[in-house]
Amino acid sequence: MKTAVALDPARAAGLFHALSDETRLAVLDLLRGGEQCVCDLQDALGAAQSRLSFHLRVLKEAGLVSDRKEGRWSYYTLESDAFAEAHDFVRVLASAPKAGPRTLKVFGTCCG
Amino acid sequence: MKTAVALDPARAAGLFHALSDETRLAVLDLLRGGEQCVCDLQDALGAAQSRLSFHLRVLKEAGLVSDRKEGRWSYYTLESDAFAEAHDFVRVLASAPKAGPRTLKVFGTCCG
DNA sequence: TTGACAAATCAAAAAATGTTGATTTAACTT
DNA sequence: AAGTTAAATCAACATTTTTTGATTTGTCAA
Repeated sequence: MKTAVALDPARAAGLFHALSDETRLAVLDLLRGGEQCVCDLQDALGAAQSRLSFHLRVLKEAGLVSDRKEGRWSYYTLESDAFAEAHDFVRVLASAPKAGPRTLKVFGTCCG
Repeated sequence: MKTAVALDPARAAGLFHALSDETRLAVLDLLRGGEQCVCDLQDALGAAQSRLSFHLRVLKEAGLVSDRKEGRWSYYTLESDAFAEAHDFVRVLASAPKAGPRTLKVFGTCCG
């Protein structure tokens, strides 16, 4: 049985922010095929080195990827835990709130 | 059986962008309890009217919520389809790529 | 060693986002 | 009608992100 996800808004926003850029999504998509070095990603995306480096940093800080150094190369990999987390956040948002079968909600007079 | 999700990067980025702000997440969280008018959300969040309006627009343009007018009030509701979409995007990113049991990937000489 | 390369970091410029307060629109109330 | 209210829109500003090119750091090869 899955543990309920306490929605940490800052974490959720951070995770979604990392996912909210096309270049970063392209990187993640490439990494689905397995670990890649930065230079491979550069070739595949035709992105400037510092630009890619910037996006990799964002992804890494969000925990969506991790890196490994080997000689002069850096290899990046997907971190599936973070995706599970993102997955859960979405699921929670789309689900009815915790309390009971249906919290009685009165929509009578709006506002004051 | 679920249809495979063709990863439309622009759509995915747009969806995640809409989810990448704490105020918007708070709005969505409130809407989990069911339809709410803007003024209720304002009260609940202590956010300025124009600010809330801005965020509601972002959410609406991303398809995450829809609105309904009744008299002078606007009621907003979650649009579960968009959440399903977001859910799928995350799932796809976290999964191995389409081709075969394992696409042969040679990691020999990196770069040129 | 010197030179070349991979990748991170930095600073400046550019672009996109979010905030604020004021104005506008539309719908109700009196 | 005149006044009030809910909410959208707007313009100015502030803040955050992203891009670019240059520099730096570390590693390997000749």
